[in-house]
Amino acid sequence: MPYTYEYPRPALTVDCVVFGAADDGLKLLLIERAVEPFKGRYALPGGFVDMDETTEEAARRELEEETGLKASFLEQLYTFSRVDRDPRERVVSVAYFALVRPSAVVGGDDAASAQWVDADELPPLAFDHDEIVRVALERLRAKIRYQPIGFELLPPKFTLGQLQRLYEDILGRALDKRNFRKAILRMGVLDELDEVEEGVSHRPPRLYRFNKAAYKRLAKQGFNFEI
Amino acid sequence: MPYTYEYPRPALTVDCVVFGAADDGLKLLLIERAVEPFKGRYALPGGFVDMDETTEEAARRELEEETGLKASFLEQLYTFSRVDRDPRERVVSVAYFALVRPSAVVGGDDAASAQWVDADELPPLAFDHDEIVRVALERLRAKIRYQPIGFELLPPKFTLGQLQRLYEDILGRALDKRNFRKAILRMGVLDELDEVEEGVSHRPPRLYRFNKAAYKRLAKQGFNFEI
DNA sequence: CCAAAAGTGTTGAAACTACACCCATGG
DNA sequence: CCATGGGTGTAGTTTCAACACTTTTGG
Repeated sequence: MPYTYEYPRPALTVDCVVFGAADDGLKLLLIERAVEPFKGRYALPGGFVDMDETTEEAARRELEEETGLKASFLEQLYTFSRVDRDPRERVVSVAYFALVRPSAVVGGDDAASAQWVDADELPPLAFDHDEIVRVALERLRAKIRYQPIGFELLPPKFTLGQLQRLYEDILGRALDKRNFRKAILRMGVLDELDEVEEGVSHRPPRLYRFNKAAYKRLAKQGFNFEI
Repeated sequence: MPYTYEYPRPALTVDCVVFGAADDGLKLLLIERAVEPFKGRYALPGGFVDMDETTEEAARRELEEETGLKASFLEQLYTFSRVDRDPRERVVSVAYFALVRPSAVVGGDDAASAQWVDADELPPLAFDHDEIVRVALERLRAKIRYQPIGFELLPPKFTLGQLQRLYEDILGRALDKRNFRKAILRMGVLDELDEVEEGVSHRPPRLYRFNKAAYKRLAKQGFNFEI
């Protein structure tokens, strides 16, 4: 027991709320707990913050250790500090909000117990993780309307139909196809490719790519992405 | 040295970025440090999180202990965790963002060393507090456009001129008087009072009051406050 | 030829921008 | 009567919401 302090200290952890998009909707990455407390329940991936890393570094490290995934987008969500949020001892947790591309979603789990679960049919979670997920979903719904983060959930080349379905899944309501297209194309942050998606049993949709450089240029001029 | 742990733990603190509005612009509340490190420099009010309080409770407690102020608005800003942000030891700090009304701004400081400083002429601050303030100003500028937090900086009864000057101070640009009035009155969250401000050497301006209940009702219906 | 999703244009209503003048008070 | 900020209306432009039909492919 080598570490002693003059005053007691809360333990400090990170938790990751990781969203992915699949054909059948928005998914959340969860771990099934193997030990008490909350043995058998699902929980967010996460763990303790080391002394030589920032909380963001801890979040990326834990995410990779527990699930094998690298987030294409990761930002701090909120710090949760309810005194009784962990029944064992005082633990303050910095939650992170992450998005991963679908190539990471499909395929067997590197970490045996990590699973993708439908974001709109979540089981009860361990600790205060229900609340953390609720806050993360709020953030996702708010943020997708004014920041181009939807593209972090799609493959590099995508159709406007895929993009619209993603927005509809996240916002939980239908969007007008014509107005959605007009709005998103007007912004000038999508490159129209000379390619279509093959092998569909209807008119093949054109593929687009998000132009990050164009977006950054516009953003610097005060332009506002907004759906 | 009674508190021992199996693994080392960062210390956990809170810092408060407190904004107030005065006649001559936006102010930030700072403390002059009496001890090393950064002795003599200005710093944000803050301190250690106790084991039996949330970080928000700690922020309110520290703010009152160090400055005598109660925030009319307080929300979590961001958690800062750079490994070297405190030269003495590893300290992770949860920063809070607070607004106080002008009655709290004027008058002698309860805490001798607390001072209001112009938000646009800040001296260099201790630790990473420059960065924390930068993030807080960004948040304030973004948030005032889509949340009715400006009223937390004004007295309960205010004129539209005061409100507009506040918005101009925070956003750093002039706003068209007619358009500003139309926009803010159209929302229907201000009560027009049967009172005017007396004692001014020009046409006496009408007083208004923010109607929180009306705002909440509208917000529940999906209405968006936006300037 | 049928099903399925892709793709496109218009119109009326609302909001946004820019702009100039009169009003009520104190000094 | 002057200075000061308060207070208002309008016209042109842009954006928004709502809506229906044609196109291209696979089966």
